[in-house]
Amino acid sequence: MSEKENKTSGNFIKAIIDEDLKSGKFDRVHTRFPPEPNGYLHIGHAKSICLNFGLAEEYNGKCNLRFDDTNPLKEAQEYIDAIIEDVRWLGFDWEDRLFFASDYFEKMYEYAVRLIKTGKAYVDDLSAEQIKEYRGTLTKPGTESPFRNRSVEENLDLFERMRKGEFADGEKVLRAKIDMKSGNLNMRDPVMYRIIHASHPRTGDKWCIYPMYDWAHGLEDSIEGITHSICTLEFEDHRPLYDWFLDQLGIFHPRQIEFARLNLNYTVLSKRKLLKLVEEGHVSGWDDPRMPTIAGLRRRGYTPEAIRDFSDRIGVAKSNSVVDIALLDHCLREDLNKRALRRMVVLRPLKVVIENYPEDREEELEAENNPEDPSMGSRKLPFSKVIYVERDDFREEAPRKWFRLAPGKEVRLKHAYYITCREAVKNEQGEIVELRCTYDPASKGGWTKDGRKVKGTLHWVSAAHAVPVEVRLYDHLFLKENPEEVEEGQDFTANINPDSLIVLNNALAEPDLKNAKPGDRFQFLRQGYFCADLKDHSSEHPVFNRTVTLRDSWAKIEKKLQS
RNA sequence: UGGGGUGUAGCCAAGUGGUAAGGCAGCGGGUUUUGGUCCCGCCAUGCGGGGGUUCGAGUCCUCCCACCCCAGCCA
Repeated sequence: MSEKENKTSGNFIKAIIDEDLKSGKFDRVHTRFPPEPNGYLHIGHAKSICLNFGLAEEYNGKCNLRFDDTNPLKEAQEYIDAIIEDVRWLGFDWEDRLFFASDYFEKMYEYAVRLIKTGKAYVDDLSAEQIKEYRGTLTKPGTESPFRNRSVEENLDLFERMRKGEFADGEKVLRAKIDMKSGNLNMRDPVMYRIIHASHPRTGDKWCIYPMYDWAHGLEDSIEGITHSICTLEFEDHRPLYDWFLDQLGIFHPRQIEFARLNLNYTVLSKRKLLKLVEEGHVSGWDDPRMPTIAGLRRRGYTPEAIRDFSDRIGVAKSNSVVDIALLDHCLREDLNKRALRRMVVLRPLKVVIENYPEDREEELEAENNPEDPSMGSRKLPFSKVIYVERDDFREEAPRKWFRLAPGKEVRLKHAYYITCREAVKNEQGEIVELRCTYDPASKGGWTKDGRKVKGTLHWVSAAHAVPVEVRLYDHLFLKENPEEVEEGQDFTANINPDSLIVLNNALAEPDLKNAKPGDRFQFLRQGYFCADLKDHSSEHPVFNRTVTLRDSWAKIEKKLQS
């Protein structure tokens, strides 16, 4: 971890930990990140990962990576592999502490037997629908099951037979005997085990009864010696149950702490919705660069450092909030600005012929790789009579404050020469197909001794040396800050931004970009940060994804000018 | 009179009785061979609202209001 990660000022979790350390409740800090392997990790999980591993690091403690694999119907090895890759990519290390809830199934079974023996758990024959009816409602107390008072011997026998597979799915469950009248529905005799005859990614067909979250999670934490079990707000109501199980068993008792999950504007962050985007083909997959998944962000070109910095800056609290995605953009730009090589790529080329430049002449110009960091060196840039500039950098009629190309206007070609636009050549349709310019030979390198003011600086590529590349311009996946804001009968997919991906097939890059490798990041001068695609990029067919644009103050000025 | 939470600027968020940190966004200015970066300045007499305690309240008491979560054999 880099030294820049000095966490934000205090937060309530640190306050609790400090208190626990001071009071002697715990003499160490041990956290865990406990994903269920039923989907891909997203930026919201990153917040939790950074929190848990960050706390461990800060308090010289440990943090485990533990899969909460208690439901074989939804979980898969594919997800386990992807999650491990993602957490590692984010830069965290769990050393030899990679655990699985399924490794504790036997132990959990023994604990359940203990609860049965003390009369705190019973086998119930009620169907799922009946259990629901007996549970009562938010305002109406529940009713006790007729099977609630079976003898310990009968419960022991039935539970063993459940394990042996003598019953079908749904035929029986093991329930905790707590309080059917509790105002907290979680305490109305919660189900501890259900029967699922399904193969588990890790335990195969060894088990046909699987523990429920509430029963399993505290045990997992306890077995691993977790001191602070951090989860999201919706589990606040479950804490009394978490505590109850541990207290009944009299085993090591971690402290559960709940915090508010991350929400980001212009995006959705729920496994269900992300899955829908994938399944309905709105995106190309879990790692589509528009997805807020770790895999998607990685492919888009985000850095682990930027994501960690973002996690630190958003803070940790208990109030539901929606973080502005502009903060994520900011963290990214700040990181990339320091480390990305500068390169010139013309996205929408417009041909420029420099009339007074010799036909067969070619020059090599020196260009710095990163003005923020001279140690990153420089490269050579070929220059010749015919070049390409950005179409957007020319206007036939220049608006006020325009310091780019227009008839009669002089601009600087970055690292090269000053050129002045003499004429715009059009085709029969009236479209501009070429610019005729002249250059000032005395301006080599992009400056003159006379101190003449040339405000506009353009990026360009030499026509004879340019490398054709594909550029994918990504933007927010959703048009609205809150994608859920839809008309009657619609869902969030109605707010998908049709321009969230624009593919440019005619972009031209400076020669050096031939050497780019998948995953390499660059700043394309005056455009933004780009990353060679992890999957589709090759030297034969270079593909660059736009990670994030540069801030564009001209866009703001122009907007103001128009109003 | 079901239970559990949360309300500090446009968005996050510190603050633990002594007179409202910080970041993002925004606005204004400077530097600049990227309209980038960087630098400087501005941006809550105010902490959901009303009462109260106190020399002093975002912090304590009290009443009220708003919003979020819970009725899976999901996590």
